Amino acid sequence: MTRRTPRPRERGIPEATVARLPVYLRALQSLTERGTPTVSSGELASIAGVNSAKLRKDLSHLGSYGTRGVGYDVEYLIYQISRELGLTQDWSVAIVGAGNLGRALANYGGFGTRGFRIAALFDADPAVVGDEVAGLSVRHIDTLEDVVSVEKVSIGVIATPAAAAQGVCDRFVSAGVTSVLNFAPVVLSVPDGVDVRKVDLSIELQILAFHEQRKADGHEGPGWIGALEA
Amino acid sequence: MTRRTPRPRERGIPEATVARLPVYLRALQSLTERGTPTVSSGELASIAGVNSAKLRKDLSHLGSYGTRGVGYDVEYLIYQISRELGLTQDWSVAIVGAGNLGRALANYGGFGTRGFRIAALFDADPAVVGDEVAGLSVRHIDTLEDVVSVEKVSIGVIATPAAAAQGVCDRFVSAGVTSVLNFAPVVLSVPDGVDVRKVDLSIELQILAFHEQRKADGHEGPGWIGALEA
DNA sequence: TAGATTGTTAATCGATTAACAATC
DNA sequence: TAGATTGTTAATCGATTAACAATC
Repeated sequence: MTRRTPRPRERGIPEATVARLPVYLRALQSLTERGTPTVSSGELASIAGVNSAKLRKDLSHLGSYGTRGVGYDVEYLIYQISRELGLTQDWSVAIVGAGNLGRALANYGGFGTRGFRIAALFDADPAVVGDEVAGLSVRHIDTLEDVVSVEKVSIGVIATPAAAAQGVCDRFVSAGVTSVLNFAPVVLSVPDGVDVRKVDLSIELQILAFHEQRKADGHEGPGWIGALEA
Repeated sequence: MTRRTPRPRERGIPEATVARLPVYLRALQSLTERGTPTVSSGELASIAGVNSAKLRKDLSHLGSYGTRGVGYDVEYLIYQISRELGLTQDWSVAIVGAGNLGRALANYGGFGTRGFRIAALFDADPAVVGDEVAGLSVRHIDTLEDVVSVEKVSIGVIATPAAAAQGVCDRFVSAGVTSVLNFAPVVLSVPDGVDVRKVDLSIELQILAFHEQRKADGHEGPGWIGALEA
């Protein structure tokens, strides 16, 4: 016998939708700045750079927050998306690596109107420890565990050279951090239950190079997929 | 009567595959450093952090470069993937914005064993123009068009504040650049035929926050769907 | 009421994966 | 030959999109 429970109101938003919610949020914030009180799915989709059917489908996963014939109330939708993303609370972020990249990240002030607080910036180099960056004093990496615990850090950002990244990640994880954002060019291995996201300059460039090459090739075959046989 | 041509050897590699090729390439390069001559799909997949069926499927889009019962020749596969990605030629890259981020990018030396050359670094601030960064002298943004043309820049990187990004993008595009990597938190609008990729710290943090919140919630519903890409 | 726009359905498309025949 | 591993098939799953009934 297969179980056939009646499906408990399908929670769980598709990953692809989660990844777009921040984009919608940013678009909505720009509308607030312009003082726009209400927006249709078509307008919002166009600002966010997506198809309007997709936008409506995405929002429908959160609930029914629009008004037929009218559109969406900008402030209200900002609130609902923020809540869904968990931005109505503050998350403590720690950055390891106080090189140019770490400093750039620490100085990246406006995290889409808050939700995040840079609690600490670490480095292994004694010559850098103590530097003032974005109002923080760079701490020595040896204090990572203490700081994570005291500051209740829940997101760790790795901005170190590749060779150091896995070690830093392990320390984050054993200190209890369960979300990691990795800028180092390595695949991190982490236990189940820890989320890792990766940002990699060289991968992005290589993907662009692939398409650039295709453009130069003179488009043999279904080069730009879709262009033809439409 | 429907046409029934025999299908001309299906060119066109799926986007999802293209995005993973750089990851395989990096894994293979680490194997070369260790002097490993041959690798199976299972081993390579594990290093790259993907499923081995997916890896074999991805590679099958490039051709048939493995040996049954043996595996893949590391050097040969590096060459084939590099060729497919267009890394057997050199691409000129220009970066706009010589703040911490721009400097971090310019200093990011090893682009997965080359394929890219940082041809120029621009800034609008006269106080910064002339600074030496990664062996380059920072140029004034007004010279962008000239430099793009002389240096044959094909990839433009935007590391400016949000407000400046669209303007810089427009200048890149009208100077003939058809691939843009954008680090500014805005949706760029570009004509057809121009590829834009976007890297956005605050979006990455927001996605992590969403999952972090779910963990804290006590896992109602299908909480952490497959942790991440793995 | 007439016009506009949402929320949802259903079709389609693309991506993932297990399984296995081919073959080294 | 026996063992190993690829390349491919086919099933499944998830994401996109057009279309439209519901409804403001």
